[in-house]
Amino acid sequence: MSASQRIRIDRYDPTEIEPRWQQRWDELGLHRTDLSDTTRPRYYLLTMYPYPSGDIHIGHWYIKTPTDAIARFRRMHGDNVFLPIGFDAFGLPAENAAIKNRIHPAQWTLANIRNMRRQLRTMGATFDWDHEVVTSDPDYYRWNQWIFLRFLEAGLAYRAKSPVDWCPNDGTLAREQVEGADRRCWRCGSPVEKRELDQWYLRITKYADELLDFTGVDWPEPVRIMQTNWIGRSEGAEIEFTVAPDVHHPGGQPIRVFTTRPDTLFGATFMVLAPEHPLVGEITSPGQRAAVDAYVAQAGRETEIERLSAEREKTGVPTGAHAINPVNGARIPIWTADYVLAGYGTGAIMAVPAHDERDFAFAKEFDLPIVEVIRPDDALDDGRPLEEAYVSKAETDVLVNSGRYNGMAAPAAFRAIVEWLESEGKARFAVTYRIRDWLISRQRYWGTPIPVVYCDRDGIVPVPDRDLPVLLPETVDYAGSGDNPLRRDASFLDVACPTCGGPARRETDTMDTFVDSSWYWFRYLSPHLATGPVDRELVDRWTPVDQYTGGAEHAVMHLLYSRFFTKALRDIGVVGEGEPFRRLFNQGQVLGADGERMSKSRGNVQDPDELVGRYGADTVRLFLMFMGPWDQGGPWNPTGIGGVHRFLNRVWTLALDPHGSEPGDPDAEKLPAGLDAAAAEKAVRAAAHRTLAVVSAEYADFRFNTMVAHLMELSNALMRFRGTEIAGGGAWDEAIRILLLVLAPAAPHIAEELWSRRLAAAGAPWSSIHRERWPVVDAAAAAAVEREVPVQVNGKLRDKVMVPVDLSDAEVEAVVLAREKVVAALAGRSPDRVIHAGGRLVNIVVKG
RNA sequence: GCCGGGGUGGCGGAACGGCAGACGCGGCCGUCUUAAACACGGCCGGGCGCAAGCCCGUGCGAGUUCGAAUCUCGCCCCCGGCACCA
Repeated sequence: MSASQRIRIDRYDPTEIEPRWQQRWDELGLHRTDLSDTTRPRYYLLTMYPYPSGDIHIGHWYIKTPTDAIARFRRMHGDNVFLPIGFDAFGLPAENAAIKNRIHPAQWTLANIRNMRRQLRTMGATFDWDHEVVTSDPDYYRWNQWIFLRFLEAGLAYRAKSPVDWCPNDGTLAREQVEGADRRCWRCGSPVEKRELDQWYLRITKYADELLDFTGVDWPEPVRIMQTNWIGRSEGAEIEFTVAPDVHHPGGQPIRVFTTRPDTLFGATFMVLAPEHPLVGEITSPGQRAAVDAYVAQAGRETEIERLSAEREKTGVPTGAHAINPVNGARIPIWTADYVLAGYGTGAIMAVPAHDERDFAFAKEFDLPIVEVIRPDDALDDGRPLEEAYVSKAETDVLVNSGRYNGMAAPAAFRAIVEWLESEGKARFAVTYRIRDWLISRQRYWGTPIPVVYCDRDGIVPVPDRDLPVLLPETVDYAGSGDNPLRRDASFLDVACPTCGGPARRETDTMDTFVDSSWYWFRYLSPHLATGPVDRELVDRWTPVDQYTGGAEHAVMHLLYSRFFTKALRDIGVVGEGEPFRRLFNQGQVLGADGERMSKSRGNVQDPDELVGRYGADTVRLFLMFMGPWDQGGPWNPTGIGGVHRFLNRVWTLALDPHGSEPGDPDAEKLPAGLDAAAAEKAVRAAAHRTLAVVSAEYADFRFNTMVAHLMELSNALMRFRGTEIAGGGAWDEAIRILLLVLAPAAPHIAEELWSRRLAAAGAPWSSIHRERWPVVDAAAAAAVEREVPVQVNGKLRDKVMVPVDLSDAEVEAVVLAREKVVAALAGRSPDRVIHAGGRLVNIVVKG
């Protein structure tokens, strides 16, 4: 009989259900957001837009399907949810494909986008496609150009020459994209070189201090720490040494150094200039000239790889010149060495080997004097030389060998010394940052053209707004090389100067694609607006973004640039607020089965289409949520997916066939031991409402793995009552209703299908489950009548007792102490103390 | 080296001061089936024991606590980021 019952209901067939509902939702406009609706609370839910590499892989699903679950969950709470999607469509892979396959980057990109749109739809996600943004579209990138011009006017964009990391293979700047200890290009893996080039920069350093302030944003601590370290604010002083006169020259040139430890000034026993420092050539003595020139030349020529092969061994040469230490007039030698960086601080340091590890190593290497000037207050001078640098920030440290500052606490000496030198005009308090301005120039075709022209008469001339966008030429000739084809394209290059009308040529550099992603969420609100980059009214109503989700690999660059852009756009009046994303959640990354990052070249990419074809989108969505905590990620292992599929099958069975019993279940049609029908119904309601309570909290906290586990528990509990006299009754029906409603955000298709069948069976008109309100917990139903009390003796579990929930601690204690096992464990001793842990547990403490 | 995250059954993981191992995978046993698959039921951290039960157990070592996977200190290992930033 059971076999015939089992075939009576339809099988769960996701391949039939899922496309049908996806189409229905489209018609219904479930995904469309009325941005002008102010009657409901807004919820701007942003997920990082994908790069159109061609295929959606399981990693995209891992990021995007839980985000869709959040959207559906918020909608069921009455929020007006905006969940847009778009494509980060500029970038190098399109050009590499173009060179390799002789296809236009735009064609390659658009074909990929078409394919990815189709694949994204199979997720059953409620993206608002009407607001799609494609950054390679002139309607988008013209506003990159417009923003650039405003930044130029505001002094936030400028051009400067500087040494930059250059990838000889890609023929492009590799600056932020240099990876690993041996400094290789992240795209092609070849070692990068340094080149001196004219480049466009955005003045992010102007916002360094504001970017350190995270008040008002709810971001993960690790991301805030990473950004803080990246900005790298150091407080200290700039101090002026002077070149000492000697037989070769009169001296007197100032050498400014930055130090975070002016209190160690008396311990400065030499100075070091970066090889690129302008004074190196000037002060070098004739005797050292050859050695210094050779060293400087070598430092400039050597690639980072060669420099690192020397592995931390300090190198350098003396210039032969000396400097005067302003605090004590000491004559100290000036060296040049590559461990001092030209781009940080002033490109010169005072070396205090006793209290800096690098200076210590250098002094040891070249046998330079080491003078101890800081000591813990309780340490005595044992006269022995230091074995390593004493680097301490202890408040109690005191100065020694420092003239009239001897015995002063280090923090006080810090201030006193700088104030003294300041009065002499030789120092000032100063702050230095690790962060550099953002270099946005890229020597590539497939990006936003930087809208300036170069005129022999007028110099650098911004393209007037009326001439925007500066379009990329439609034909592109790579001539089989990695060079920027714009440099050879006369139709693009030659232009009349907007100021004088004379011959001029266009800038051929295009913008870093991080520019595109630094404001795209504003554009989502009005993707087709022709009069400006953003609709200010919508921006004010809908931003900051309520929730941003994306991978942790963007913790610094994308997220920092986006914060910078938002602040800069605020300052030029385009938007109203200074933070882009109120809440941020970083998912982990799904790796290949081999534990490596998924990539086509490694051949470890999991294609979701195949899994969707076999199990359906709901199973894949649910499995990705079930795998583990969302912020954790991990190697892809599909072994457990069958378990999730079985769970959905069970939900199907429970909803459609409550009365059937399974073959092989010896207890079928019998209520579990000790329960009558009323107690069984009570237990079912309790299970449903408790599940509802915990699952609601888990959705809100993005704890999807335990959310799925709790739904499985509910289905297992219901399974025990299937085929019994209460199956299909009122309590059962309520439990199924709750199960379907809370399952709906995560597995939207099956929930919708079962919901519609319930409505049909009840003769009710159809309406979507995704427009239902989230169910309300019935606290009375969820409440238990009995609870289990674990009993410990001296912290070891000895017994468990069922007691009525309303028993007082004293009453529980009486019950517990009478238990046979407890008596045995006490062995005649009387309790010393009895601890009631908030009603959760009893611990009896005895001595002896 | 510095910063961040993490080490729990055969596996993914749960618990994050109070019953370690929820939920799932996998394995074993069973029911159904001519059979297999599906489905359903039971068991599965280790040791001792016929059993009741006892002992051990959350990378290692100490500490705090009535009680520690959880807090503190020291150490080891893995992953990610930064990498001579004065």
